[in-house]
Amino acid sequence: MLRDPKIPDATIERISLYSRPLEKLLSSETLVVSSEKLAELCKVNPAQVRKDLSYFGEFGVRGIGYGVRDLLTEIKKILVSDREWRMAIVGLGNMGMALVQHENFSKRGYRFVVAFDPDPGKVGAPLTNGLTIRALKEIPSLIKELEVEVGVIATQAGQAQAVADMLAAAGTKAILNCSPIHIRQQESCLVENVDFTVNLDNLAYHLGKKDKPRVP
Amino acid sequence: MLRDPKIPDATIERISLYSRPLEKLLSSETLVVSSEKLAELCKVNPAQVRKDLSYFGEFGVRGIGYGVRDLLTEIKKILVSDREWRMAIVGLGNMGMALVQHENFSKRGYRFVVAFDPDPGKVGAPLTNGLTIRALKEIPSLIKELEVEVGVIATQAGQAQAVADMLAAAGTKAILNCSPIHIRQQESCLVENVDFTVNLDNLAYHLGKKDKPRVP
DNA sequence: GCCTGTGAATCCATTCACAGCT
DNA sequence: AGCTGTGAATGGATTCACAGGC
Repeated sequence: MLRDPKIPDATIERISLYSRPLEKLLSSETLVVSSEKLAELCKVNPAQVRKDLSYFGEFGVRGIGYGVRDLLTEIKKILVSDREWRMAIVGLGNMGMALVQHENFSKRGYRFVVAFDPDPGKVGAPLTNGLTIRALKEIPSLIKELEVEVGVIATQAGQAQAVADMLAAAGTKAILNCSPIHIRQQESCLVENVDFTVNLDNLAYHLGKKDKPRVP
Repeated sequence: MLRDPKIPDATIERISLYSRPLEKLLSSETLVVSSEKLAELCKVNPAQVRKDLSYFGEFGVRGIGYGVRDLLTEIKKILVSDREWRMAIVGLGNMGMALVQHENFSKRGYRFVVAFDPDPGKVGAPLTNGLTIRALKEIPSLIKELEVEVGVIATQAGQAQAVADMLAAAGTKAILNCSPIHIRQQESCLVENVDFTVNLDNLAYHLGKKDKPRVP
Protein backbone atom coordinates (compact mmCIF):
# COMPACT_ATOMS: atom_id res chain seq x y z
CA MET A 1 0.00 0.00 0.00
CA LEU A 2 2.62 2.51 1.07
CA ARG A 3 4.57 3.57 -2.00
CA ASP A 4 7.09 6.03 -0.72
CA PRO A 5 8.41 5.84 2.81
CA LYS A 6 8.94 9.61 3.06
CA ILE A 7 5.52 11.07 3.58
CA PRO A 8 5.31 14.66 4.83
CA ASP A 9 3.91 15.01 8.30
CA ALA A 10 1.60 17.74 7.12
CA THR A 11 0.20 15.37 4.51
CA ILE A 12 -1.18 12.92 6.99
CA GLU A 13 -2.82 15.74 8.94
CA ARG A 14 -4.50 16.99 5.78
CA ILE A 15 -5.60 13.51 4.79
CA SER A 16 -7.48 13.38 8.09
CA LEU A 17 -8.98 16.75 7.27
CA TYR A 18 -10.21 15.60 3.86
CA SER A 19 -12.34 12.92 5.44
CA ARG A 20 -14.67 15.42 7.10
CA PRO A 21 -16.17 17.03 3.97
CA LEU A 22 -16.18 13.57 2.37
CA GLU A 23 -18.43 12.26 5.13
CA LYS A 24 -20.79 15.15 4.44
CA LEU A 25 -20.75 14.54 0.69
CA LEU A 26 -21.42 10.87 1.27
CA SER A 27 -24.48 11.52 3.39
CA SER A 28 -25.76 13.98 0.77
CA GLU A 29 -25.48 11.21 -1.85
CA THR A 30 -22.82 12.96 -3.90
CA LEU A 31 -21.06 10.26 -5.89
CA VAL A 32 -18.02 12.03 -7.27
CA VAL A 33 -15.78 14.90 -6.19
CA SER A 34 -12.94 16.64 -8.01
CA SER A 35 -9.68 17.65 -6.38
CA GLU A 36 -10.72 21.23 -7.02
CA LYS A 37 -13.99 20.88 -5.13
CA LEU A 38 -12.42 19.00 -2.24
CA ALA A 39 -9.60 21.55 -2.08
CA GLU A 40 -12.10 24.36 -1.88
CA LEU A 41 -13.96 22.65 0.98
CA CYS A 42 -10.71 22.25 2.91
CA LYS A 43 -9.19 25.56 1.86
CA VAL A 44 -6.09 24.05 0.28
CA ASN A 45 -4.59 23.95 -3.21
CA PRO A 46 -6.07 21.35 -5.62
CA ALA A 47 -2.61 20.11 -6.58
CA GLN A 48 -1.96 19.59 -2.90
CA VAL A 49 -4.95 17.28 -2.64
CA ARG A 50 -3.81 15.23 -5.61
CA LYS A 51 -0.21 15.04 -4.44
CA ASP A 52 -1.22 14.05 -0.92
CA LEU A 53 -3.39 11.23 -2.22
CA SER A 54 -0.83 10.13 -4.78
CA TYR A 55 1.58 9.21 -2.00
CA PHE A 56 -0.72 6.32 -1.20
CA GLY A 57 -2.06 5.20 -4.58
CA GLU A 58 -4.21 6.19 -7.53
CA PHE A 59 -7.70 6.66 -6.24
CA GLY A 60 -9.18 8.94 -8.88
CA VAL A 61 -10.40 8.58 -12.43
CA ARG A 62 -8.94 10.94 -15.00
CA GLY A 63 -11.51 13.22 -16.55
CA ILE A 64 -13.98 12.38 -13.79
CA GLY A 65 -12.69 12.86 -10.27
CA TYR A 66 -12.70 10.75 -7.11
CA GLY A 67 -15.53 8.44 -6.05
CA VAL A 68 -16.68 9.83 -2.71
CA ARG A 69 -17.34 6.50 -1.03
CA ASP A 70 -14.19 4.84 -2.32
CA LEU A 71 -11.96 7.77 -1.43
CA LEU A 72 -13.31 7.85 2.10
CA THR A 73 -12.68 4.13 2.43
CA GLU A 74 -9.11 4.54 1.17
CA ILE A 75 -8.42 7.42 3.53
CA LYS A 76 -9.62 5.37 6.47
CA LYS A 77 -7.34 2.57 5.37
CA ILE A 78 -4.41 4.97 5.16
CA LEU A 79 -5.04 6.41 8.60
CA VAL A 80 -5.73 2.95 10.02
CA SER A 81 -9.05 4.32 11.22
CA ASP A 82 -10.88 1.56 9.35
CA ARG A 83 -10.89 -0.39 12.58
CA GLU A 84 -11.79 0.14 16.20
CA TRP A 85 -9.18 1.60 18.53
CA ARG A 86 -9.56 0.74 22.18
CA MET A 87 -9.03 3.68 24.50
CA ALA A 88 -8.90 4.49 28.20
CA ILE A 89 -9.94 7.81 29.70
CA VAL A 90 -8.23 9.01 32.87
CA GLY A 91 -9.83 11.86 34.79
CA LEU A 92 -13.58 12.38 34.71
CA GLY A 93 -14.04 16.02 35.49
CA ASN A 94 -15.82 18.17 32.95
CA MET A 95 -13.16 17.64 30.29
CA GLY A 96 -13.12 13.87 30.72
CA MET A 97 -16.90 13.69 30.59
CA ALA A 98 -16.94 15.85 27.47
CA LEU A 99 -14.50 13.47 25.78
CA VAL A 100 -16.34 10.31 26.80
CA GLN A 101 -19.56 11.69 25.33
CA HIS A 102 -17.91 13.26 22.28
CA GLU A 103 -19.91 12.14 19.25
CA ASN A 104 -16.94 12.16 16.85
CA PHE A 105 -14.94 9.61 18.79
CA SER A 106 -17.38 6.74 18.53
CA LYS A 107 -18.39 7.79 15.01
CA ARG A 108 -14.78 7.35 13.86
CA GLY A 109 -14.04 4.12 15.67
CA TYR A 110 -12.36 5.48 18.77
CA ARG A 111 -13.99 3.60 21.64
CA PHE A 112 -13.52 4.08 25.37
CA VAL A 113 -13.39 0.67 27.01
CA VAL A 114 -12.37 1.76 30.51
CA ALA A 115 -12.37 4.88 32.69
CA PHE A 116 -10.14 5.83 35.63
CA ASP A 117 -10.17 8.66 38.14
CA PRO A 118 -7.77 9.56 40.95
CA ASP A 119 -10.63 10.69 43.22
CA PRO A 120 -11.73 7.76 45.44
CA GLY A 121 -15.11 9.45 45.75
CA LYS A 122 -15.72 8.98 42.03
CA VAL A 123 -14.62 5.34 41.84
CA GLY A 124 -17.59 3.07 41.26
CA ALA A 125 -19.75 5.74 39.66
CA PRO A 126 -21.41 4.71 36.40
CA LEU A 127 -20.93 6.67 33.17
CA THR A 128 -23.58 7.23 30.51
CA ASN A 129 -21.87 4.81 28.15
CA GLY A 130 -22.13 1.91 30.59
CA LEU A 131 -18.61 2.09 32.00
CA THR A 132 -17.87 2.28 35.70
CA ILE A 133 -15.10 4.54 37.01
CA ARG A 134 -12.07 2.59 38.24
CA ALA A 135 -9.26 3.47 40.61
CA LEU A 136 -5.82 4.44 39.24
CA LYS A 137 -4.20 1.44 40.84
CA GLU A 138 -6.14 -0.78 38.47
CA ILE A 139 -4.41 0.78 35.48
CA PRO A 140 -1.63 -1.80 35.13
CA SER A 141 -3.94 -4.80 35.11
CA LEU A 142 -6.90 -3.38 33.20
CA ILE A 143 -4.88 -1.76 30.41
CA LYS A 144 -3.40 -5.13 29.58
CA GLU A 145 -6.54 -7.16 30.15
CA LEU A 146 -8.74 -4.91 28.02
CA GLU A 147 -6.05 -4.46 25.38
CA VAL A 148 -6.12 -0.69 25.55
CA GLU A 149 -3.99 0.91 22.85
CA VAL A 150 -4.55 4.62 23.40
CA GLY A 151 -4.80 6.54 26.67
CA VAL A 152 -6.59 9.86 26.94
CA ILE A 153 -5.57 12.04 29.88
CA ALA A 154 -7.97 14.65 31.25
CA THR A 155 -6.81 14.92 34.85
CA GLN A 156 -5.74 18.06 36.63
CA ALA A 157 -2.22 19.35 36.09
CA GLY A 158 -0.76 17.76 39.20
CA GLN A 159 -1.50 14.17 38.26
CA ALA A 160 -1.04 14.25 34.51
CA GLN A 161 2.63 13.28 34.22
CA ALA A 162 2.32 10.46 36.77
CA VAL A 163 -0.72 9.10 34.95
CA ALA A 164 1.16 9.25 31.64
CA ASP A 165 4.02 7.29 33.15
CA MET A 166 1.62 4.68 34.51
CA LEU A 167 -0.13 4.31 31.17
CA ALA A 168 3.15 3.97 29.30
CA ALA A 169 4.44 1.43 31.82
CA ALA A 170 1.22 -0.56 31.45
CA GLY A 171 1.75 -0.86 27.71
CA THR A 172 -0.34 1.96 26.24
CA LYS A 173 1.24 2.82 22.93
CA ALA A 174 -0.13 6.32 22.46
CA ILE A 175 -1.46 9.12 24.61
CA LEU A 176 -3.75 12.04 23.81
CA ASN A 177 -3.07 14.54 26.58
CA CYS A 178 -5.88 17.01 27.24
CA SER A 179 -4.66 18.02 30.70
CA PRO A 180 -3.41 21.56 31.35
CA ILE A 181 0.30 20.62 31.26
CA HIS A 182 2.52 19.25 28.53
CA ILE A 183 3.55 15.63 28.97
CA ARG A 184 7.12 14.52 28.46
CA GLN A 185 7.28 11.86 25.83
CA GLN A 186 8.34 8.33 26.74
CA GLU A 187 10.11 6.63 23.91
CA SER A 188 7.80 3.63 24.06
CA CYS A 189 4.72 5.78 23.76
CA LEU A 190 3.63 8.47 21.30
CA VAL A 191 2.20 11.62 22.87
CA GLU A 192 -0.03 14.32 21.42
CA ASN A 193 -0.50 17.33 23.66
CA VAL A 194 -3.69 19.31 23.16
CA ASP A 195 -3.15 22.89 24.31
CA PHE A 196 -5.92 25.42 23.80
CA THR A 197 -3.76 28.35 24.79
CA VAL A 198 -1.46 27.70 21.83
CA ASN A 199 -4.51 28.25 19.62
CA LEU A 200 -5.46 31.34 21.56
CA ASP A 201 -1.92 32.74 21.39
CA ASN A 202 -2.09 32.22 17.65
CA LEU A 203 -5.33 34.14 17.38
CA ALA A 204 -4.04 36.87 19.66
CA TYR A 205 -0.90 37.28 17.56
CA HIS A 206 -2.84 37.63 14.34
CA LEU A 207 -5.42 39.97 15.86
CA GLY A 208 -2.65 42.08 17.32
CA LYS A 209 -0.90 42.37 13.97
CA LYS A 210 -4.08 43.54 12.26
CA ASP A 211 -4.66 46.31 14.75
CA LYS A 212 -1.19 47.68 14.39
CA PRO A 213 -0.34 50.11 11.58
CA ARG A 214 2.11 48.92 8.96
CA VAL A 215 5.74 49.32 10.10
CA PRO A 216 7.21 52.31 8.21
CA MET B 1 9.40 45.87 16.99
CA LEU B 2 8.64 43.64 14.02
CA ARG B 3 11.75 43.48 11.86
CA ASP B 4 10.81 41.26 8.97
CA PRO B 5 7.24 41.05 7.80
CA LYS B 6 7.60 37.42 6.66
CA ILE B 7 7.48 35.34 9.78
CA PRO B 8 6.90 31.61 9.38
CA ASP B 9 3.62 30.40 10.76
CA ALA B 10 5.40 27.59 12.55
CA THR B 11 7.59 30.13 14.30
CA ILE B 12 4.76 31.81 16.10
CA GLU B 13 3.43 28.44 17.25
CA ARG B 14 6.84 27.54 18.67
CA ILE B 15 7.20 30.93 20.33
CA SER B 16 4.03 30.13 22.23
CA LEU B 17 5.52 26.76 23.13
CA TYR B 18 8.71 28.31 24.49
CA SER B 19 6.76 30.25 27.07
CA ARG B 20 5.69 27.14 28.97
CA PRO B 21 9.12 25.93 30.14
CA LEU B 22 10.06 29.57 30.71
CA GLU B 23 7.21 29.95 33.18
CA LYS B 24 8.53 26.91 35.00
CA LEU B 25 12.10 28.22 35.03
CA LEU B 26 10.87 31.55 36.32
CA SER B 27 9.06 30.00 39.25
CA SER B 28 12.14 27.92 40.06
CA GLU B 29 14.18 31.14 40.22
CA THR B 30 16.39 30.29 37.28
CA LEU B 31 17.76 33.57 35.98
CA VAL B 32 19.31 32.63 32.67
CA VAL B 33 18.69 30.01 30.01
CA SER B 34 20.67 29.13 26.89
CA SER B 35 19.13 28.38 23.52
CA GLU B 36 20.46 24.87 23.93
CA LYS B 37 18.68 24.31 27.24
CA LEU B 38 15.43 25.84 26.04
CA ALA B 39 15.61 23.81 22.85
CA GLU B 40 16.04 20.64 24.83
CA LEU B 41 13.01 21.42 26.97
CA CYS B 42 10.88 21.97 23.87
CA LYS B 43 12.47 19.23 21.79
CA VAL B 44 13.60 21.50 18.99
CA ASN B 45 16.94 22.51 17.49
CA PRO B 46 18.90 25.24 19.36
CA ALA B 47 19.47 27.18 16.13
CA GLN B 48 15.73 27.10 15.64
CA VAL B 49 15.17 28.81 18.97
CA ARG B 50 17.67 31.53 18.16
CA LYS B 51 16.33 32.09 14.66
CA ASP B 52 12.72 32.20 15.87
CA LEU B 53 13.55 34.83 18.45
CA SER B 54 15.79 36.80 16.10
CA TYR B 55 12.78 37.56 13.89
CA PHE B 56 11.57 39.83 16.65
CA GLY B 57 14.70 41.32 18.13
CA GLU B 58 17.87 40.59 20.06
CA PHE B 59 16.85 39.32 23.44
CA GLY B 60 19.94 37.40 24.48
CA VAL B 61 23.41 38.22 25.72
CA ARG B 62 26.32 36.68 23.81
CA GLY B 63 28.37 34.41 25.96
CA ILE B 64 25.61 34.22 28.56
CA GLY B 65 22.18 33.30 27.24
CA TYR B 66 18.69 34.70 27.67
CA GLY B 67 17.34 36.25 30.84
CA VAL B 68 14.37 34.10 31.80
CA ARG B 69 12.11 36.87 33.01
CA ASP B 70 12.96 39.25 30.18
CA LEU B 71 12.53 36.62 27.49
CA LEU B 72 9.14 35.65 28.85
CA THR B 73 8.11 39.29 28.87
CA GLU B 74 9.27 39.71 25.28
CA ILE B 75 7.45 36.58 24.14
CA LYS B 76 4.23 37.81 25.69
CA LYS B 77 4.71 41.12 23.92
CA ILE B 78 5.24 39.32 20.61
CA LEU B 79 2.15 37.18 21.04
CA VAL B 80 0.16 40.15 22.32
CA SER B 81 -0.63 38.07 25.36
CA ASP B 82 0.81 40.75 27.60
CA ARG B 83 -2.67 42.07 28.03
CA GLU B 84 -6.09 40.71 28.88
CA TRP B 85 -8.25 39.31 26.10
CA ARG B 86 -11.98 39.42 26.67
CA MET B 87 -13.75 36.24 25.66
CA ALA B 88 -17.26 34.80 25.44
CA ILE B 89 -18.09 31.13 25.90
CA VAL B 90 -21.07 29.70 24.04
CA GLY B 91 -22.40 26.31 25.15
CA LEU B 92 -22.06 25.18 28.73
CA GLY B 93 -22.17 21.44 28.55
CA ASN B 94 -19.21 19.52 29.90
CA MET B 95 -16.82 20.97 27.33
CA GLY B 96 -17.90 24.54 27.97
CA MET B 97 -17.64 24.08 31.72
CA ALA B 98 -14.18 22.55 31.34
CA LEU B 99 -13.05 25.57 29.32
CA VAL B 100 -14.52 28.13 31.72
CA GLN B 101 -12.70 26.52 34.63
CA HIS B 102 -9.49 25.83 32.70
CA GLU B 103 -6.62 27.12 34.82
CA ASN B 104 -4.39 28.05 31.88
CA PHE B 105 -6.83 30.50 30.38
CA SER B 106 -6.97 32.91 33.28
CA LYS B 107 -3.29 32.37 34.03
CA ARG B 108 -2.40 33.62 30.55
CA GLY B 109 -4.79 36.55 30.43
CA TYR B 110 -7.67 34.96 28.55
CA ARG B 111 -10.74 35.96 30.52
CA PHE B 112 -14.34 34.92 30.02
CA VAL B 113 -16.55 37.94 30.52
CA VAL B 114 -19.85 36.44 29.37
CA ALA B 115 -21.43 33.02 28.85
CA PHE B 116 -24.26 31.94 26.52
CA ASP B 117 -26.23 28.73 26.09
CA PRO B 118 -28.94 27.79 23.60
CA ASP B 119 -30.86 25.80 26.25
CA PRO B 120 -33.51 28.05 27.88
CA GLY B 121 -33.37 25.75 30.91
CA LYS B 122 -29.77 26.79 31.55
CA VAL B 123 -30.26 30.52 31.10
CA GLY B 124 -29.96 32.34 34.42
CA ALA B 125 -27.83 29.65 36.06
CA PRO B 126 -24.72 30.94 37.83
CA LEU B 127 -21.22 29.71 36.98
CA THR B 128 -18.37 29.21 39.44
CA ASN B 129 -16.56 32.29 38.15
CA GLY B 130 -19.46 34.59 38.95
CA LEU B 131 -20.98 34.76 35.46
CA THR B 132 -24.62 34.05 34.75
CA ILE B 133 -25.63 32.10 31.66
CA ARG B 134 -27.31 34.29 29.03
CA ALA B 135 -29.62 33.49 26.13
CA LEU B 136 -28.25 33.38 22.58
CA LYS B 137 -30.44 36.28 21.52
CA GLU B 138 -28.41 38.52 23.80
CA ILE B 139 -25.27 37.84 21.77
CA PRO B 140 -25.53 40.90 19.49
CA SER B 141 -25.93 43.40 22.31
CA LEU B 142 -23.65 41.86 24.95
CA ILE B 143 -20.72 41.15 22.64
CA LYS B 144 -20.58 44.82 21.77
CA GLU B 145 -21.36 46.15 25.21
CA LEU B 146 -18.75 43.99 26.95
CA GLU B 147 -16.19 44.49 24.19
CA VAL B 148 -15.69 40.79 23.59
CA GLU B 149 -12.86 40.09 21.16
CA VAL B 150 -12.71 36.29 21.07
CA GLY B 151 -15.58 33.81 21.02
CA VAL B 152 -15.18 30.22 22.21
CA ILE B 153 -17.74 27.77 20.85
CA ALA B 154 -18.52 24.59 22.76
CA THR B 155 -22.05 23.89 21.62
CA GLN B 156 -23.32 20.71 20.03
CA ALA B 157 -22.71 20.17 16.33
CA GLY B 158 -26.11 21.39 15.23
CA GLN B 159 -25.80 24.91 16.58
CA ALA B 160 -22.11 25.59 16.08
CA GLN B 161 -22.16 27.20 12.64
CA ALA B 162 -25.14 29.42 13.48
CA VAL B 163 -23.45 30.54 16.67
CA ALA B 164 -20.27 31.31 14.76
CA ASP B 165 -22.22 33.44 12.31
CA MET B 166 -23.92 35.30 15.16
CA LEU B 167 -20.60 35.96 16.89
CA ALA B 168 -18.98 37.20 13.70
CA ALA B 169 -21.96 39.43 12.92
CA ALA B 170 -21.80 40.86 16.43
CA GLY B 171 -18.20 41.91 15.90
CA THR B 172 -16.16 39.10 17.44
CA LYS B 173 -12.82 39.14 15.69
CA ALA B 174 -11.67 35.59 16.42
CA ILE B 175 -13.25 32.25 17.26
CA LEU B 176 -11.86 29.19 18.99
CA ASN B 177 -14.16 26.39 17.91
CA CYS B 178 -14.26 23.39 20.24
CA SER B 179 -17.54 22.01 18.89
CA PRO B 180 -17.61 18.67 17.05
CA ILE B 181 -17.84 20.25 13.58
CA HIS B 182 -15.51 22.46 11.60
CA ILE B 183 -16.63 26.06 11.24
CA ARG B 184 -16.49 27.83 7.91
CA GLN B 185 -14.38 30.91 8.20
CA GLN B 186 -15.95 34.34 7.78
CA GLU B 187 -13.52 36.80 6.30
CA SER B 188 -14.10 39.27 9.11
CA CYS B 189 -13.28 36.70 11.75
CA LEU B 190 -10.34 34.36 12.33
CA VAL B 191 -11.26 30.79 13.20
CA GLU B 192 -9.24 28.05 14.90
CA ASN B 193 -10.90 24.65 14.86
CA VAL B 194 -9.93 22.27 17.64
CA ASP B 195 -10.45 18.70 16.47
CA PHE B 196 -9.39 15.87 18.73
CA THR B 197 -9.97 13.23 16.09
CA VAL B 198 -7.27 14.79 13.89
CA ASN B 199 -4.86 14.14 16.77
CA LEU B 200 -6.18 10.62 17.17
CA ASP B 201 -5.94 9.91 13.43
CA ASN B 202 -2.34 11.05 13.65
CA LEU B 203 -1.61 8.68 16.49
CA ALA B 204 -3.45 5.84 14.75
CA TYR B 205 -1.46 6.37 11.55
CA HIS B 206 1.86 6.24 13.36
CA LEU B 207 0.87 3.27 15.48
CA GLY B 208 -0.38 1.45 12.41
CA LYS B 209 2.89 2.05 10.59
CA LYS B 210 4.91 0.61 13.46
CA ASP B 211 2.88 -2.60 13.59
CA LYS B 212 3.24 -3.29 9.92
CA PRO B 213 6.32 -5.06 8.61
CA ARG B 214 8.59 -3.06 6.31
CA VAL B 215 7.27 -2.99 2.73
CA PRO B 216 9.39 -5.42 0.69
C1' DG C 1 -13.01 18.48 -23.05
C1' DC C 2 -12.22 17.23 -18.39
C1' DC C 3 -9.62 15.91 -14.43
C1' DT C 4 -6.01 12.98 -12.42
C1' DG C 5 -1.10 11.86 -11.51
C1' DT C 6 3.50 13.52 -11.26
C1' DG C 7 8.28 15.36 -12.55
C1' DA C 8 10.20 19.89 -12.32
C1' DA C 9 10.31 24.34 -10.41
C1' DT C 10 9.46 27.25 -6.74
C1' DC C 11 8.89 28.52 -2.31
C1' DC C 12 9.55 28.16 2.54
C1' DA C 13 11.61 26.34 6.80
C1' DT C 14 15.33 24.29 9.23
C1' DT C 15 19.97 23.59 10.21
C1' DC C 16 24.85 24.66 9.81
C1' DA C 17 28.74 27.23 10.75
C1' DC C 18 31.00 31.01 12.03
C1' DA C 19 31.49 36.07 12.90
C1' DG C 20 30.76 39.07 16.75
C1' DC C 21 30.06 40.39 21.38
C1' DT C 22 30.79 39.79 26.66
C1' DA D 1 35.87 30.61 26.59
C1' DG D 2 30.93 30.78 25.91
C1' DC D 3 26.72 31.63 23.60
C1' DT D 4 24.02 34.65 20.61
C1' DG D 5 22.70 36.36 15.98
C1' DT D 6 22.59 35.47 11.21
C1' DG D 7 24.01 34.69 6.14
C1' DA D 8 24.55 30.62 3.51
C1' DA D 9 23.47 25.86 2.66
C1' DT D 10 20.49 22.30 2.95
C1' DG D 11 16.35 19.89 3.08
C1' DG D 12 11.19 19.73 2.72
C1' DA D 13 6.82 20.93 1.21
C1' DT D 14 3.86 23.30 -2.07
C1' DT D 15 2.61 24.68 -6.46
C1' DC D 16 3.05 24.64 -11.48
C1' DA D 17 2.36 22.76 -15.72
C1' DC D 18 1.64 19.26 -18.63
C1' DA D 19 1.51 14.34 -20.09
C1' DG D 20 -1.82 10.60 -19.84
C1' DG D 21 -6.25 8.46 -19.70
C1' DC D 22 -11.46 8.75 -19.66
